[in-house]
Amino acid sequence: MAGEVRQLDDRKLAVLRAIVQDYVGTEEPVGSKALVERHNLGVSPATVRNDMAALEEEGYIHQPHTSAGRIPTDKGYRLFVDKLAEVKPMSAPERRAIRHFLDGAVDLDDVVARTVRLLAQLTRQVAVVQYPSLTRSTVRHIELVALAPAKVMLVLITNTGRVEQRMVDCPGTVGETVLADLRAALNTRAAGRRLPEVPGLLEELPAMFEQADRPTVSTVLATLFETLAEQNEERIMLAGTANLTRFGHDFPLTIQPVLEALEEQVILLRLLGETNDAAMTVRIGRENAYEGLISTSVVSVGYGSGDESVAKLGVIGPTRMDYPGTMGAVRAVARYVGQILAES
Amino acid sequence: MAGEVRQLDDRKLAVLRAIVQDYVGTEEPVGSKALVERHNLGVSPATVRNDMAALEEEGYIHQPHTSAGRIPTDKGYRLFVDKLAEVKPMSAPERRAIRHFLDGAVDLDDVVARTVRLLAQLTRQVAVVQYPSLTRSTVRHIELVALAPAKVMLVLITNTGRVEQRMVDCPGTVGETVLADLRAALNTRAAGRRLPEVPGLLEELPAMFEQADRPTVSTVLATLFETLAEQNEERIMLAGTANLTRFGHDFPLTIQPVLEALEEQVILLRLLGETNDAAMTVRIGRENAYEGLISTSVVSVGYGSGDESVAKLGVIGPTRMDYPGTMGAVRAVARYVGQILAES
DNA sequence: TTCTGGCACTCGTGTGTTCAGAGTGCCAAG
DNA sequence: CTTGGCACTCTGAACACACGAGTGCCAGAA
Repeated sequence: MAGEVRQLDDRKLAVLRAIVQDYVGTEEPVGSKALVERHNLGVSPATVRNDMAALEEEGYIHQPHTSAGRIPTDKGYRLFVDKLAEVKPMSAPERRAIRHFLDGAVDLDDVVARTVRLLAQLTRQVAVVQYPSLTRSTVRHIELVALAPAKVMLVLITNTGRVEQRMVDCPGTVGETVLADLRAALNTRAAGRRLPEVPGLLEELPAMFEQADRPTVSTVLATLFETLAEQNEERIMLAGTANLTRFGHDFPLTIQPVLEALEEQVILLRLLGETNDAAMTVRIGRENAYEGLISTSVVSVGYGSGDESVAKLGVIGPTRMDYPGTMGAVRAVARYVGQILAES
Repeated sequence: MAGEVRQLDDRKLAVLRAIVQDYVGTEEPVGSKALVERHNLGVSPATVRNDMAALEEEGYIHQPHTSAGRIPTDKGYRLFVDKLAEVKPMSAPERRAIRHFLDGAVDLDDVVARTVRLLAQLTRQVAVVQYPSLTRSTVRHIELVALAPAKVMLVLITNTGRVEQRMVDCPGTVGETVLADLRAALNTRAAGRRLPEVPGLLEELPAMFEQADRPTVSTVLATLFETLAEQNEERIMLAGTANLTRFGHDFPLTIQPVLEALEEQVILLRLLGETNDAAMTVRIGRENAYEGLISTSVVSVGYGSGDESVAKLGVIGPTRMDYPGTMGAVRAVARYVGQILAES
């Protein structure tokens, strides 16, 4: 008896899988007859129809109108991704191509730029790559440059190669020796430390300088802390928006809301922010919080130079997307970017 | 007789102007009757028809099909822009809003980001802003930072606030005093100079150092020259692509080729590169070299911190655009960005 | 029970036709 | 040179209609 039930369920799942695959391929609602023709489920269309009715009853598929085929719902895609799909690994030549393409990068900007283009090409969708985040990275070096008697430039270099600079207007003239002392003190304490730790390590620093220099030291420190804390400076790079036009049919009205969402860095950051660090995250249709993206799916994953993730990257496409292929590409690219970052 | 001819021509021009204005407004081919109704040219539709026939004969307007109204050709828009249109100045509240919006910027990135968003909103089209170019700007400061015994970071700061950094792998260990001497020498010679001049000013620099240090000096100089010369590092920021969808009708097939063109920094740079520094440039339809943009027009102008232009900005939209309004917005924004840059 | 073939029914899509309206070109008269 | 009149053209909307893909249901077979 249990065996019977399982058997039934298995076939329903097979039907759902077949529907998703066909619909992704043909872009048209898929009917019972076409299904039995293309996949060799060993049953008749009538049987499949019964299964389809059950699947529809449970909300996995849906009919645009009577006498049309079925299309998967968000819930259907979700089940497909969770239970029915296997991430499709990249082929050896593809992996070589990825490696080769990323190896040519000369600096961090270039790595990110190449990654995002590669991902867009590979998946033929919209790709998003977040710059390695300041929060997770460590200080490689802090530099102070006197540009004018009371004007100092502060440069922060992280282990991921990211460079942030800020102008500091000091309360008074800054002596070269004070600057040198401060520079040395900063680097001794902060180098190699994670960015969020740094403020704590520099607390008694002003006390080490002469009374007269303390305002300057404090001002510089304040700017440094600001730079460290500035989460909103997180940057994102985008590519492949033109690919959206390939999916005219998939967007109920127009692609406009999607394009609008893609222009809002804040939205993209939040989108990637919802990614689990380790595992790949797939957000399907209405699972996305943002209204403009309810007919898209987002596949994202963290990447990092070592074993832990310093930033995230992903792909945005219509809910009707090739999930196994997209997930494979995203995973592979994330892995290789991680390697590249670790090497540099 | 000559007076007669001029009279005729004036009316034809008026008709063309009216056609352009109406078509831009209504998005539909405009016929003789509607024309006399909306504009008070003191003549009958029949007369206007004759003029239209003449205008069509000369290639300024064009009929989609018999028994349809006329629409301007690229040549017609060209004439309109050159002879018939006056740049529409921004209103006082608009100018205040621009000023206010740009004043909040905290650094160069922010200035560019705000500018491009502002321009996109103001014109409701796609806006492009080029970062102040390295070529035209001057050196404010050059900094050298030892990161490891044989690894030096080179930082170049320009008067426009732009910062470029490069890692330099030196042939051997670099002494701190050599680095200090080199830093001093570089800044003495290069500070305040235009970037392209700099290499010429540093030619005999290696000769001033001890034999042992010359390889290091040369390596650093080589990297510096590379950075200076790297035209292709010119960056561009884009906003308002979602506005393209408002013009579905204006793009023969899809907006895809336009989106593709917009993703190619190289193409955008070339596009802006064709701008005259001083005057505003308008490229209409097929005047654009790039195939993907033949149904768009580009309005661009240089902007700069002083009296001369250090970079360019512009707007891309359908050929059917409000030229006077767009040109007014572009000019106003360019002017204010210039002021902001001059102040900082 | 579960599957299957048959059958009636639904409904979107594509096609053909018609019709009104907008717009034109031309011509003869003012 | 301008104008009113007129015949002509062409698009786009509205409508009818047939086709076909697809469904749901039911009775009978495994």
